[in-house]
Amino acid sequence: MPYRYDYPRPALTVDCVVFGLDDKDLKVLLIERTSDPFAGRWALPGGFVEMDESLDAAARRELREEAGLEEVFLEQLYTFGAVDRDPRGRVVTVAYYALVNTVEHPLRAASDARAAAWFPVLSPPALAFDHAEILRVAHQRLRGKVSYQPIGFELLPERFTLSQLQQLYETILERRLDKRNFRRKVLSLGFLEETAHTQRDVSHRAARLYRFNEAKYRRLVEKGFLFELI
Amino acid sequence: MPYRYDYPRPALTVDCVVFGLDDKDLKVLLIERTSDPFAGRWALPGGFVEMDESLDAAARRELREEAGLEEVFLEQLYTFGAVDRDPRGRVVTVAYYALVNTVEHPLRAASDARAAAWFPVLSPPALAFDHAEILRVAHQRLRGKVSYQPIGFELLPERFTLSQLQQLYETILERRLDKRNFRRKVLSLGFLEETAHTQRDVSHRAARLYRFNEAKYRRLVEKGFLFELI
DNA sequence: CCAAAAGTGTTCTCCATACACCCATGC
DNA sequence: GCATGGGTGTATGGAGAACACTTTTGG
Repeated sequence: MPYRYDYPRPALTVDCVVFGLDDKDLKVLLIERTSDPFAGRWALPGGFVEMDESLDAAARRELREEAGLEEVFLEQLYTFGAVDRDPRGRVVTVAYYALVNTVEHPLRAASDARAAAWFPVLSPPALAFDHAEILRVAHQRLRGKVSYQPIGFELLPERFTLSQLQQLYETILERRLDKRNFRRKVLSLGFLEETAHTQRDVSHRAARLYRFNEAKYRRLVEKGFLFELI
Repeated sequence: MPYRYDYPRPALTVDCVVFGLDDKDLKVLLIERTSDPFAGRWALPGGFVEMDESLDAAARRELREEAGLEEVFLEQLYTFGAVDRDPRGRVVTVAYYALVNTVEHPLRAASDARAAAWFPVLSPPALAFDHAEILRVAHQRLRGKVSYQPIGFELLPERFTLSQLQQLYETILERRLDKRNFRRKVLSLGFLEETAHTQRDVSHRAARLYRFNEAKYRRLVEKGFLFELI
């Protein structure tokens, strides 16, 4: 391939679809745009890739700068490069999706005071650019991936009840699951561990709290164990 | 996000991992580099994204220009953006993978007479840049995807025997499959159709030829049918 | 004592797996 | 007639799905 430092280059950005769980709804984090194009509309957090940072680093930096989020689950989603996706010129964006548990990672206002807020994934406001399409692809990926990789735990606090976990799957997969079958299945996988704790301050029998044991999971994967949950 | 047309931008390329089936081996298409860096080494076909073409279009153009391949199965794989992946400067590449059946899509020499050739995926030569890593990720994606999406057919001629199909799966998954179970399963899925033809010029009983019926497959998918093969 | 969610077993059906022999064809 | 792959059926075990009641706790 010829090498052409003098040729025009597309601009390169990253955009992040941040999923969070709020009560029983799956939410996405959006930032309000303050300037044109699409001033006043909501958009995915994101921005330009610097010359000396990797794509992953750029995505993490944007999450930190725009929402105060650090050390969250983050994975590359897809790269969107339609010629006309930005009215100002050629901009290619590498989209990521992130999973955060909203309890242990509360939002911090963006440094430049732009609004950041959670919106229902199933009924988001009108979005800037092609961000509705990016959100759609991210949601589809999450639904597809949650059944065969233990990423759902990223949306929950460190300790959670089996009912919380079941509700999470019911929300993401958009269907009801059988309580007994769900518990038997998820416990049989062997990477959840009971903690000594139970729920507090609930006006009914307190449920046992469980924890995802990443080390156990890794060991199972290394042994060739492929799990499928639901 | 601020908009900065005057800031330095990474260069943007596409690279294609082209898989083909040759006898019973899975092969990858490589191009010999003629200039530095990595002159003389083999590399994935690829090149710069033009300002007025989408990423998919750039990948298809490179396949056409560098190998004479048209109308093949092509899907985006992952975007590689490590800061030091190209010794000449910052270059981000959007990797694609393609599946071609080498019978109906013979290679054509690249327009600029650079060598193009097929190499075993399991024992490729030393590759330029981070292309070994890209190949690894593509191979992993192919292995993972072939069991739950009917993409394997792209590697076969339009009409194929069930034994050819089984060999393909055995090659990609790197394990032996039971003939009776494989045939029962794949036929039960309902998107293969018998043709009136059989094999020719074989010194044993001629096998029936089948064809993948994409329309049938689409109808099944729309009905919510999720297939899993093996 | 009442409301609310936690927790728990069994049955049935279906699908994946394991397995071996006869058939058609070319040479 | 022999070598080569083509083509076929059955039995078994395990996992997913359906299904309802008792227990614990707070108010």
